[in-house]
Amino acid sequence: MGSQEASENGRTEVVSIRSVAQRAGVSIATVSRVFNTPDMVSAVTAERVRAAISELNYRPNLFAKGLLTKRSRVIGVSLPDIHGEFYSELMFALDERACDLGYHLLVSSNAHRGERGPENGFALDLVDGLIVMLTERIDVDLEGISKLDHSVVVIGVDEPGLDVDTIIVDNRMGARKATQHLLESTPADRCYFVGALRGNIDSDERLDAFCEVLREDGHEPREDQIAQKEFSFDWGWDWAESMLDEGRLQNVAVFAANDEIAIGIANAARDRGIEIPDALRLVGFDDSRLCSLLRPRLSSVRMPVREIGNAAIEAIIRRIEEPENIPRHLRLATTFIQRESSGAPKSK
Amino acid sequence: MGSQEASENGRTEVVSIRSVAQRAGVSIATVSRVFNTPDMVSAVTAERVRAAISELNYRPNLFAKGLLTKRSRVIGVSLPDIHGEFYSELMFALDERACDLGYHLLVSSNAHRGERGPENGFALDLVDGLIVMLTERIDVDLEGISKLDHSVVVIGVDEPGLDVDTIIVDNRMGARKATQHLLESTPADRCYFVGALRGNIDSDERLDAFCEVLREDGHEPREDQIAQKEFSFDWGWDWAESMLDEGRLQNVAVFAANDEIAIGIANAARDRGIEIPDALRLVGFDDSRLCSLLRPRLSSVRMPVREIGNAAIEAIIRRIEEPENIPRHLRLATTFIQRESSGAPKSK
DNA sequence: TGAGTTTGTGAAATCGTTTTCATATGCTAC
DNA sequence: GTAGCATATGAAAACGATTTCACAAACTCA
Repeated sequence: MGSQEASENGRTEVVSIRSVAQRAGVSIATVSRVFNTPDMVSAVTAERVRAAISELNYRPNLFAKGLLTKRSRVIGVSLPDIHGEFYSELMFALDERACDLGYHLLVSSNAHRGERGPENGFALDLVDGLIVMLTERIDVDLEGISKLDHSVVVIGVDEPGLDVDTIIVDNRMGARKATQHLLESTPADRCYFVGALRGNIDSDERLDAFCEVLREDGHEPREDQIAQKEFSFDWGWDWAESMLDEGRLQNVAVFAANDEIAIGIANAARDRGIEIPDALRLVGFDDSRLCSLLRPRLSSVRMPVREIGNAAIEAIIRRIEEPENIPRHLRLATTFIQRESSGAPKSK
Repeated sequence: MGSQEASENGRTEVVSIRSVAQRAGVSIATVSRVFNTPDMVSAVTAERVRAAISELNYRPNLFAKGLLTKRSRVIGVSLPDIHGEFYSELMFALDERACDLGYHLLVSSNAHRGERGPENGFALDLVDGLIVMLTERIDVDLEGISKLDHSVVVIGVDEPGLDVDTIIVDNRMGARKATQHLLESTPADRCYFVGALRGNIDSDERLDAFCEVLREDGHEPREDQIAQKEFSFDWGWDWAESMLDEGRLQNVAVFAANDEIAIGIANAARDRGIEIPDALRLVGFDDSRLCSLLRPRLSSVRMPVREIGNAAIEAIIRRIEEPENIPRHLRLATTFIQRESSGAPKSK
């Protein structure tokens, strides 16, 4: 027996606002008011209506409601092809904040949609606003995004000319700290950067910060100090292997653009008897849970994932509920976390 | 200039099916038919209508549509408090399959909703069906679930009496294989199980399989061979520490109910100089990416995550589109994956 | 006591679709 | 040449809410 059905006069029918009105002996307008403007209806009437509502187990039809109000309290979330800890942590943060504020999340990964942008495929017309996260510069489709007649919040880029709220992470901050830390133990010409291909926003920014710090130290980074391919364990492993083959992975420091790359490097090094951190200082990025599970623990740079999620939800709701507000551009700091892989003393 | 707005006679208004009809010189019924029953409209008219549609950039209002059809092509997903790789992998699988079949995902974690079940808080009346994943036996709210007048698919439990589609994982299969494998190198009285508290469905099933195999080997498991607390790194660490303190972690085998516990044990053991797999054979569960990143690589049992996701989507859509179908109960196998931590030879 | 104001309620229009039913047109077949 | 039948289209009735407007009853205040 479904909760939204009542068998009356033998036939099963949907509980609508009409049924409630009839049962309570009022008009449908009054029932509606009990929900939306409770102080416009007298206490006794309201009570009678509420009784009818709970007896019939009535819940307003959201389609009808949306048709009129043009609101669904649903926020669309379009995520790039990210995985693991980061994905789930971000989703939890988004979900929790949205939940608190009475909204729901309609999620989709860009991954499957090929050439189609976030504006396509989406049940766009069901959502009140859209949170779009981007990681590749090439994904940035200014036109597509501004052509939407929706409230939009972009995570990951802050191109001038983007007339929407943006939330970005200050990769530079953490990356600079990490690099400076490596320089304490290692001369600049023995520091390496291993990241993803140029075009990936995060990797590029981390690289820029790395180079900047080396230059401030009076060293112009050589080409061979920089390697760019992808955010993967295998890439880290392969890079380390080729360095090892050339006998060049002794007494160096490596700043990997994410933890996976760093772990690949660490494993390759270990298998060839290179001691970390004695012969090789290593820092990753993301501060995934892996970092403290590994031995030696991996130094890394923490992304403020929860803060990103909270900020995104708050921003999109601000836009939805007061579209006249001008866009805000938020930048959140990253923080360097020192562990054993770059020379910190052991702990549990 | 928003895509869904057209400035006509100076005023900005929403593009509705009326605008299109007017522009194409047909009735709104015809426009509707171009979308829904294209072969009922003549080729020339259809072409004219399509032209108008794209000129005005018209998209049907989903609220109005839903009001009539009672369909949104949105599937609700309610997940327990799971994290990391498993969460994102499941979400990707769900999303991909849903996308392919023209559906969208409305996601929410149980986590924040406290006492309220999956039926609450949800924009329940917007979704065509609901996928609910459960991990704790106590979460199983038969009433709540069957009281919903929705199509429902449950992942994780298959209680008799649940009149909905269910998808479960055959923990036993993989757990048995893992235990049998441990018995090849270790006498049954030196095998240990470390899992989560009784009540967690998965942990319990893995434990049952473990005990079963020990009994088949002629050994009734002692109480001290079984430890239950939670699915965490710290619990694994603590358990191992106390075993070490008693000097009992030499030449034993441990079946951990998930990878995190196993890694906690491995780290504690390593720090005390216990060699894996020589002095301690270890198997985890979940086959998270961690397993092949660690040294020694961790033997584990693979959950068919993608298959679960695909099956859940297919099941829910089957229920949505043909509710008269009787519920199906699917059980998917787990597979044991042997790596170095339990004695396999090294590889990259 | 009557004019003016507040308060609570209902009738009816509206939102943008789908779908039923009726109708007009052009065929086929005798 | 007309009965019968597809085929293509339009008019109008839903769907289930919100909201405007009108109105009655109950108050205020002179």
